[in-house]
Amino acid sequence: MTFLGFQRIFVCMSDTIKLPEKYNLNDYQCPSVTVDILVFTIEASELKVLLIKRAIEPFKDEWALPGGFIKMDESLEAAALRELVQETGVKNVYLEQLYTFGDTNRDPRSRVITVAYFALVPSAKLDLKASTDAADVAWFPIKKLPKLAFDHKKIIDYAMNRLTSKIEYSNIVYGLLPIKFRLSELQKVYEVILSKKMDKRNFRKWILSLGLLEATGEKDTDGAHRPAELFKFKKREPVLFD
Amino acid sequence: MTFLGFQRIFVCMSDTIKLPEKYNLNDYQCPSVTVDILVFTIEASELKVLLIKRAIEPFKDEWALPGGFIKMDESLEAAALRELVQETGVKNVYLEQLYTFGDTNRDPRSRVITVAYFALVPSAKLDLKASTDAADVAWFPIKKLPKLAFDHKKIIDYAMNRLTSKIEYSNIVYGLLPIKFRLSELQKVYEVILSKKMDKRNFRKWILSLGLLEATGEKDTDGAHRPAELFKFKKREPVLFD
DNA sequence: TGAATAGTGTCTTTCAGACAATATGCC
DNA sequence: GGCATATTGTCTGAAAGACACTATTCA
Repeated sequence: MTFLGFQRIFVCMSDTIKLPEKYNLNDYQCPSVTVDILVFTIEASELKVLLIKRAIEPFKDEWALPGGFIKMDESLEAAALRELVQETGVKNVYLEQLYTFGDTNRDPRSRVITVAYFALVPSAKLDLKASTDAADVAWFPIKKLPKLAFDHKKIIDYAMNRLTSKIEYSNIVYGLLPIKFRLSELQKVYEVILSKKMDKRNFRKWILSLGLLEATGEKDTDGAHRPAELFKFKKREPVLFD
Repeated sequence: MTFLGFQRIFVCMSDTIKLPEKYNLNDYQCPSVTVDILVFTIEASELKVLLIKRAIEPFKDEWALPGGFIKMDESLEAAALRELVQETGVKNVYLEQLYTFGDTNRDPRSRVITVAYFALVPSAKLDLKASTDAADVAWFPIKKLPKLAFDHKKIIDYAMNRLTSKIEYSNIVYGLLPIKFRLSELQKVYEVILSKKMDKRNFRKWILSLGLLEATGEKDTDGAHRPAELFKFKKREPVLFD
């Protein structure tokens, strides 16, 4: 049996632990660990994900999820947040660990384990150009994805499963909306993510019965029609129900 | 912006990529990656988890989840399965990735990221003595846990959340039962995991309406009372519903 | 006054939960 | 016949789903 830590003195490099004399790099390789991040937003009635075009081999010129190596002194979540800020400049967004992908051959060069996170950002916060030095960063509709590098298609599929199920028993859609919003906007978010039309009356009955929203009293006028009341989430932090 | 892979040649050790001349271990450390596994079973009407007593520092003589380092040529799931077989000798059990814990200080010696998996094993399959060379391996009722090493208490709490919610919308309890079982046994599993008594008629109505079970036609006689019909899951693989 | 979106209520069906009596086999 | 567990159905309340008309503002 392998006790946790039993092999560690031989395998892991630590400041406080002496390596054996005959230490050899090839004998005691450890995998690289990256964080990949799926940034979702809703724009023009479509769910979109942020991709970057790779500048180097492998998969040069193909699109991939943004990501990078974790640093030794930052937590996984901190690494994900760092990537997120680098790519989008946004803070205070919904961020959740998705899954860890660790097949041995998922990177053709070496063993790379990636911890995938997904983030939900309101479309208003988008300002890619200002926050990144990369030319080839773009939003892709989830239904019109290009060919993707590595196993990133699989990761996106996994994220879509999580997202579509989780909006039905949590308030995480707050991450895709501004502070104040019309109920019709909220409904649109559900419709886009679930790819189905919903009945307005039933939707409003349902969402209001959850008690997560409160009316602000403000009205939003944006055209030649009756203005809508603006609502907001009581809590902009994860709440599960059901 | 950091492209995925951009730093890799400097950080990761690969057979095919040359390291820079001035390579220095401390500059380019990478974290260790372990797999920890939570093995759950139900025995004597209690939900129990398998723990091992640590033989070395840190946390010497404290209880911990079984786990170990991943090998460079095995997937995460393969590593979890390897640990599972080492500890319990069982195969063909339900196994699911739980979460990846990567706080910088979770191991006092060095940076260790752990990918936690949980397994569900039927109590009949238990045969610890025969399959392990460690004296200090034991099942602990989830409600009477000892002090735990590292952040393993947090990991167990996380697993309990997953387990209690997931049995309500999936068939994963098949992992805790033998092939054929009485409905009263199945109900007991739910009651133990959810820590609540259920109504027999409502439970049977619910579980049968899911269409996941089929009657085997066999009866099980185990005492001075009416024998029970034995049921089995149509599929012993994960099925989600709702 | 026409166009465009906001806002609202009823009916039906389905599902969850409370609740108790009979059936069968073994001793 | 006594004991222990197995098996079965009804009623009620809550929630989900189908469905259509009126309200308000601006051009």
